Amino acid sequence: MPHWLMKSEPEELSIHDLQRLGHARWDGVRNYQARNFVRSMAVGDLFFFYHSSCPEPGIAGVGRIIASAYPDPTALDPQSHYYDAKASADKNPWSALDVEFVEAFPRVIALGQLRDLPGLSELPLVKKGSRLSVMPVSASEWATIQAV
DNA sequence: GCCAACGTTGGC
DNA sequence: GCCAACGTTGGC
Repeated sequence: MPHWLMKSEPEELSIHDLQRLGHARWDGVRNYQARNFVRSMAVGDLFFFYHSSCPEPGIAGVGRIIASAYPDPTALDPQSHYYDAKASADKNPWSALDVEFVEAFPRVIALGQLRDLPGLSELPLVKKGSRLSVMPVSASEWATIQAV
């Protein structure tokens, strides 16, 4: 079963928000490479929940996919921060999916810590200049991070 | 707030 | 198709 990592700004949706809600729609992905990964996710896949653009960037917990990709409604909503004027109901290039809470780590695994772990050098997250917000995590990378 | 790195846009 | 300008991401 594939594993993933997805970034979220905790001010928008944190692992603790997801814990409180139980489940949530993961939307607003506006990058084609990230979207393609979203589209290849399947129900049951696990992902690391990464907190970005915050005081303590890092992996904050784990979530699970509970509904595979469907057209992202925020692209069609003029009120949404993620509104895309070029999208229509017929032609919506963006995808969302539904996720559920699995686990919140007792402490965030900081980005600096991740950089120091051997075996993660191929993970886009730790590569200089990478801004990819959704990425695959290999079985060995997953195990390495889970062992922290 | 700064700024490096990247993706997207649009003129040509 | 090239590439400069611009906007965004995201750590620091």
